[in-house]
Amino acid sequence: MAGRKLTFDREVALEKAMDLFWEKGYNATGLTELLERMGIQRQSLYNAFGNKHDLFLAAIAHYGKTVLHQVEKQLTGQGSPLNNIQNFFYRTAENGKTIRCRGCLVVNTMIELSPHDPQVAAEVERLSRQAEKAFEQALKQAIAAGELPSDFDSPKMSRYLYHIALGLNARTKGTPNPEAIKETLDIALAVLHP
Amino acid sequence: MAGRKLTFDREVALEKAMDLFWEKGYNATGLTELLERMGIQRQSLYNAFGNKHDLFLAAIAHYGKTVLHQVEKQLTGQGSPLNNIQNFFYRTAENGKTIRCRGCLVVNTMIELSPHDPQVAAEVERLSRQAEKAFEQALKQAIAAGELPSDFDSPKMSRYLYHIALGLNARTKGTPNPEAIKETLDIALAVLHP
DNA sequence: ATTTTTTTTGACTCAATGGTCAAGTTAGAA
DNA sequence: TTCTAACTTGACCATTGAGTCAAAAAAAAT
Repeated sequence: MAGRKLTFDREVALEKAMDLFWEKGYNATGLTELLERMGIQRQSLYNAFGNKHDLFLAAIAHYGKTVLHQVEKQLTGQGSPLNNIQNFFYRTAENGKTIRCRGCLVVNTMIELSPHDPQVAAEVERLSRQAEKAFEQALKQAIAAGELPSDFDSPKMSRYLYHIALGLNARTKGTPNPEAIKETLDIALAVLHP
Repeated sequence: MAGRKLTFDREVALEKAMDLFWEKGYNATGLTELLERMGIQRQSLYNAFGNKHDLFLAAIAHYGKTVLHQVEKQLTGQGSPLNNIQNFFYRTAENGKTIRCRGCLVVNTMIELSPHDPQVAAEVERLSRQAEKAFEQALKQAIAAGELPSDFDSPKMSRYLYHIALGLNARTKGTPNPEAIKETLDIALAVLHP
């Protein structure tokens, strides 16, 4: 019951790690680069986070608590639920303009690690459900607001929207062409105007 | 000018390399593992393919000439064009049942390397266009066959189908749940019954 | 102020990485 | 048959990978 306090902010360091993993993926990110970016010493990392793999697990969990949580708020916040959903998609498409678009950490990880890493796969699964739920919540709000018919199948449709979001994030990493993507979204989101 | 002939079949070796990259991605695949799988010696690889990066470039090009070409034939071959398109999607969804689903090498690469590797990005872009074109071809055939109205916008719709395919491949790697995916495809492909 | 617990620091380990070298072998051409 | 360009072999190299160790430093708690 004593001891020194951490000189660095654990959350801040974790966020930096998340950013780097987000940019480069798990395998392409080296310890040295990670330490540099996090601004901490080697042993500090191992004390605070275990090892690289555990750190990654913490990083994607952090992604859920911050980035995905922000998306949830965006989707289920003030204003027209339907507009919120559409804005989310069109705004994400705009992100493609950014140099070095990072896409979505969950999607990136799903593809890089899920098939070979059960632990990561489980967390990715959790986060995916979280995203789906956010869509479902928004759809339910839209029904409640009378923007969608009361027999609108929101669970099924939330999985559909999630599917569209996956494709969107892949596309913004590959060939970020906001114009073409917008056209596609127009088609994909037509289901929201039944 | 004389010299010995290659004792191994270059195409076969390349195919093996492609398979491994497809399963594990670029960064997670080591030279040693690659050589083992290809059944050739280290220097032979460097003679025949240059280096790891060049080999990868060759591997994804090979993917275009074999796997994607097969898909093209599937899409634009005998039978109802519309059925061909739908079958492609539903069959891909079924692949999720396979243990260790590899998804699509182009999608995997797009996400792992495109943002940081212009050479790879260019090839991925080429292959993506190739896939889009295949969809467009099939849609045109469907129009010609009277299965779609003559004012159906096939270029735009081919990009949309490509988008759906991206999401599909991501999903089969993450949470391969063919049932849920089929439901999503029902929604996504409703545009083919205008 | 002393003890105790923790963090920090930087040197260190060791396996694996991609890539190279030079000697040995093979086969097409003269 | 000889020459020689090309392929094969296995040893080799430098670098980097993740992860460890032990000593030094710092701050709570007694």
